Amino acid sequence: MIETKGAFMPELPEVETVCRGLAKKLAGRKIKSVTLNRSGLRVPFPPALRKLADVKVASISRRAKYVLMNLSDGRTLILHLGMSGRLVIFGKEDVYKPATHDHLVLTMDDGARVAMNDPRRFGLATLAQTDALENHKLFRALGPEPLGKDFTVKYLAEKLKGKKVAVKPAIMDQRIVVGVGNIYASEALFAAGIDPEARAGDVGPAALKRLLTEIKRVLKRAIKAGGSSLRDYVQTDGELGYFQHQFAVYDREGQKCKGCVCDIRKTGGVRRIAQGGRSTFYCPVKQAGLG
DNA sequence: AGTGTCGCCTGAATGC
DNA sequence: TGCATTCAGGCGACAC
Repeated sequence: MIETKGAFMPELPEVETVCRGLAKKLAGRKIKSVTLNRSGLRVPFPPALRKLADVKVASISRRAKYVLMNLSDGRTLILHLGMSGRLVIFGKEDVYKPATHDHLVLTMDDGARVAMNDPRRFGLATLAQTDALENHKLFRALGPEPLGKDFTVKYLAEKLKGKKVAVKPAIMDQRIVVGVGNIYASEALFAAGIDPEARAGDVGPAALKRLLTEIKRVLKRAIKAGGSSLRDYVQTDGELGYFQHQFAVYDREGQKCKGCVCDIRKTGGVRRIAQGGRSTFYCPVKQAGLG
């Protein structure tokens, strides 16, 4: 069984890790049936989802924080985990025990199951034609992948030019770049030494270059660690791999920023502010300006 | 169009 | 102990 930890905020690295787990277990297998335990999540389940049966999972991919199960009939099952969503994979040897908030369950032809569990129900599951995904309502306005070759300093500079909005909400804007959520936005700005409240348009080229580098770096590092809060139970021999990324500033109000040169006795530690209703964590010394 | 705020939703943590 | 309140945030809706 592969599952994710309780306090789980699926950002891009976590979704990437989930996709890799799914690919390993499901690619080439056939979905035998779909069980829906409610009428929908953030959006209603389409009627076609209930009828999904006897179709092969051709491949698994990811766009932004969406899990894409590309099916052999030309359609894609689109899953989004929202705030609290998890995909729990039960291998063919496992016994599936229905859990509270299992809203959608895929049963595979070999008996394996995938349960989508989402207490807060901010997630989403829907179907679309694979070849029309780019123009799908969910995808057409999305910016480039942060780890892709289109996410360059030149691109970012053009996108942020003249913007009055603070740089932190700007890099969390899906239209500018996808997959940078609240955790990694704070972490990348800290690593780049940029004040999260600086106007996006005021961040100079050198600082932007560092910001871009650090966005890529923190995401890659988290993917390498298997997602910041994913645990992988290999049920046969009980081997447990448990990854817990240590954040430098996120959720560390009043504590020492990890790896920072500042003096906590003078700063009082990591500072926390609200931007657009979301918590931002930063170092008042390292991130005193535009870098 | 750009920008800012709100609400969806439940469970964990906290307050009295 | 137990009930009420607060907080967490991805993302769409909405107002200005």
